Amino acid sequence: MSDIRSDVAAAVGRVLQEWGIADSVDPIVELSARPEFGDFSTPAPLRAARARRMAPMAIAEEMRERLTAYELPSIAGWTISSPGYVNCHVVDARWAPDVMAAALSLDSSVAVSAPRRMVDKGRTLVEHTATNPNKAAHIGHLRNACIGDCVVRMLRRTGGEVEVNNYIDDTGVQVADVAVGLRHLGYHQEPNETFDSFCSRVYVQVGRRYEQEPALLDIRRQTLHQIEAGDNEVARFVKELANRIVDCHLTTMGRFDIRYDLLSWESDIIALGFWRHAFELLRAAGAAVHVDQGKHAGCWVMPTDDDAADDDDAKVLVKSDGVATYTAKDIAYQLWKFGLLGRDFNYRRWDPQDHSSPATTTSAPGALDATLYGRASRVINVVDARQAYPQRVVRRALAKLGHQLEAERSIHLGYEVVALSATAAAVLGLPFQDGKNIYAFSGRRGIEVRADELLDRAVEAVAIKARDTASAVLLASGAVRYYLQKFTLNQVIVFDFDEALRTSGDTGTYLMYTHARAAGILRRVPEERMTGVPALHPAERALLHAVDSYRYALHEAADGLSPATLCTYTLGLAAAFTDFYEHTPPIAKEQDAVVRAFRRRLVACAKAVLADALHCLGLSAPEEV
RNA sequence: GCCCCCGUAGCUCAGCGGAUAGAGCAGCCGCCUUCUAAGCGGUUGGUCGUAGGUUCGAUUCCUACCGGGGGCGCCA
Repeated sequence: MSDIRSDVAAAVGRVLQEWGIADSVDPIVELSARPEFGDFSTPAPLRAARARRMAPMAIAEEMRERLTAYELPSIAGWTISSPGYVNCHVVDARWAPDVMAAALSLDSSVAVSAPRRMVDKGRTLVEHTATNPNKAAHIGHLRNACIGDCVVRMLRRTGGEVEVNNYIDDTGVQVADVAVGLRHLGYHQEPNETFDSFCSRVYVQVGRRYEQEPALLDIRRQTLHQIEAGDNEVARFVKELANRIVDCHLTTMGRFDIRYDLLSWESDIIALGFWRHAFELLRAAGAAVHVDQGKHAGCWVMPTDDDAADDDDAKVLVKSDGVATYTAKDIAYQLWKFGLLGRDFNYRRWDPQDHSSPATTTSAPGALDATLYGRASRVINVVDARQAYPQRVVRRALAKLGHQLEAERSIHLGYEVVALSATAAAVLGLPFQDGKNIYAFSGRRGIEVRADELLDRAVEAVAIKARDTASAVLLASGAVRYYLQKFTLNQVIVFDFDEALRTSGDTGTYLMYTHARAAGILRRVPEERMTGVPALHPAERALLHAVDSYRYALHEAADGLSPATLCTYTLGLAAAFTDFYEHTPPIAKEQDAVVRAFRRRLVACAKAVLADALHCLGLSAPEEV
């Protein structure tokens, strides 16, 4: 398909070629910053200033003359503007039909492609969520899952092969704590309490009991040992507990349309000897060494890269009691992800009755083909920024084992935490602290906003105007997702109920409403077979540009693993559509058949692209609200 | 002490070397017998933390400092 923006870039490249500076200057073509400048602009003359030792405006003028001489059929004219841009105006009758045809041919089964964008070959494995299976998921876990899921959707939409893992740490102290509470302290689930929020409550109470009755810590220790040993009543109890909580988590995330290909269990990593095997590899490579003295005496550690004699900064892999650390198991798991461990899990369907349920690892022989999982060429771990150090250790372990390429392709997609605003803290009953405007959540102390609870409140917030309950749930889920995805990853989200539940402005609700509005127009105005392009209203031109930009925006967001980038684009698209809607007369009333058909088609384009973008964001695209 | 992130309008945030720094919220003034007002128009509001440096050009890159958050476990 012809693509005017690419044609312009090629023409600019040709000029640079003629000047002999094509190697040093990119033929970048971007949307003009303002409509007055034109449709597309290139800053190439600015970049060429050094190489050609000329004033940018003089270069721009020379480039304009050459470009004009090429007589591109789709370009109506070239201008220059300070400080050194060359701009073009497109021939609407050629450009608009191209843009619209591309938008209307969007097909969910065909990847969205963009010029000069290469998609990763091979499988990308994304790990996200990884909520401890001992309590209800809270808003911090939800941010993780939303980021991960959106990245997965964007990678898939741009043609990537992606496997989604959710890591279940079912052998750690957190599960043990709840097991201690349930088995020894006689807590009971309230009639209207879900199992996971019951466990959240127990977790908090057990934490308090530890402080009052240190003897309980012995019970925890015994519990942990029995979990580690496996094949005993305690281990089975914990496994069942974790299973039930995982079901709750899958249900919670399912409400946000977040799903997984594989649940990978830490207990299976232990049971199947993944760590033992990884440990052998690390020792053979000198990446795990035994320490005889100093603060790490009796441990196996991974030395730092600088060979200091007393290496106190080394990372402990095996504690002096012989138990592997979390990071150690993570190394084994990372090796498995790349297919470098030489071992496989066994796999079966999580819910054998439900074919759409994710697969799960199992230590017992499973029914699913092992080659379907792992064996990735790139691994993205969605883990909050506080864990940057252990993530670096995992990457370094791969490098030390000689897997330099895989180390480079081990990506820690870090993001900052969700914290509480002063007003949200007050709502949760935290005491006010003078001069403090950010308060930390604490699941341990019960200071948290549960994901389900937030969604319930969001449903209430939209219910007044929503058509029915089902519609309200879709809107609420999308609203919450958008709120958690619109912040850039390295921005702490200072959570605020009013801000999260707002339904106007820069919100998911507005985006979904805009889609429904476009759908409403299409229902009212019959489709016509006319293809003329009338003189464009500025709002129509702006909307066409927004529609045309989708493929670039999606690829930029996918390449940058940045949900926020796609959020910003989508808001701009919705705003452009609304602007068009508000500033052009109703289509149904339009007398001119060409104008009527054109505008209806433009609405269809905007709706198609909006739906596509919403899908990548994990928001629904409702026909009506 | 070392490392990472943040500091842009009253508030919450976009802006990954270029044109007059943009949104949303809050405030003020308007617009629902016209395709969905969860919307729109207008308006108020900025020495882009501070000081240097690199560059034709810096909110953007570098250095130092100031302020805020986080990390540097034989926790996970």
